[in-house]
Amino acid sequence: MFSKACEYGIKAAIYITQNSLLNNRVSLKEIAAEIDSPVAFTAKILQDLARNQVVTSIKGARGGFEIHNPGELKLSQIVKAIDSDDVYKGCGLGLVKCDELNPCPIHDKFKVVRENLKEMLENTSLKELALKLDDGTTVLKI
Amino acid sequence: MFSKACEYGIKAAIYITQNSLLNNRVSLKEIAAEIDSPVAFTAKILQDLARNQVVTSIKGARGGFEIHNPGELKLSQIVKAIDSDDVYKGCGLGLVKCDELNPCPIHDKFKVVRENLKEMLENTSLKELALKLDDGTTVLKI
DNA sequence: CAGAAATAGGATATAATTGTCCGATTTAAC
DNA sequence: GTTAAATCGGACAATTATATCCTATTTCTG
Ligand code: FES
Ligand code: FES
Repeated sequence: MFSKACEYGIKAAIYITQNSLLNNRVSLKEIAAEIDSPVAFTAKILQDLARNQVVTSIKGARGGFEIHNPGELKLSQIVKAIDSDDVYKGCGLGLVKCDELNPCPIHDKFKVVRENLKEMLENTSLKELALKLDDGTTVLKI
Repeated sequence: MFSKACEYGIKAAIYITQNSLLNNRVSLKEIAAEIDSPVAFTAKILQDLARNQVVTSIKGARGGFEIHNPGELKLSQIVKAIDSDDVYKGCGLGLVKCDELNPCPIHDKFKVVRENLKEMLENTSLKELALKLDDGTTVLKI
């Protein structure tokens, strides 16, 4: 469904959010350890998310990553930044564009699923996901 | 969502079905032309689908591909054969297994979308998709 | 100011996916 | 039987995704 980069990006963002809600800035190393991802690859993804204003990066000693508006940040913004919005907007059979006027054979049925995914991604905030981590009701790794 | 291989596989299967319903065996070259896919790559995918009893291949002159039970064949069987069933069964954040007892933060919401996709794939037959092609209401390429 | 800790970013390496090529084999048609 | 048309299958090539390494830069701390 999502690329590895996107999976890491979402998990990282949730972990950063969990800590930012406590005014706790976190480092790349800590993030990678907590979400069980390759450190340098995660660095690239976080740079990408920083360029897209999803996370804020602070350089230098005691630097790290923060997220300032986790209540407003939706999963869709992360997916779009990393994977493009094709997964929740594109044609399921890879036609260049999902076009109502020239639909592919699965269009009608696929559209429902895709809209469902789109709604979910657009209505799920980082904050609510981070709160479930606090609960201990969910996990970011094994 | 699906891999290129899977997209080609689905389109090929629909096109073969459309022709098999008319007792019309189709060749690799014709299939690739009709779904706008690379010929040799499509060959590999059809071999795979033949090994998985989705399509029947006939070798030799006047050979080609057929599908014998398009009413019973569901999209899920094609997706599973080519991409594995991870896309409609696996964890959205890439945890090794989607485990109700140790769910990831998006589990509750993602599960709904994924089940929706699963139902769709399991309840959509090649035959019904091929009939929409006959209609002219849908297309397999541009 | 010097040193340490941290991100940024370019270059490179590896793996997976996508795509191509070609000879072997099968089968129909003449 | 010979030939032509077709799939099969192995090897290869190109591209993209994933992952690593190293140096530069920034900034806190002492
Ligand atoms: S055209 Fe394929 S999903 Fe809309
Ligand atoms: S554990 Fe991630 S979707 Fe179920």
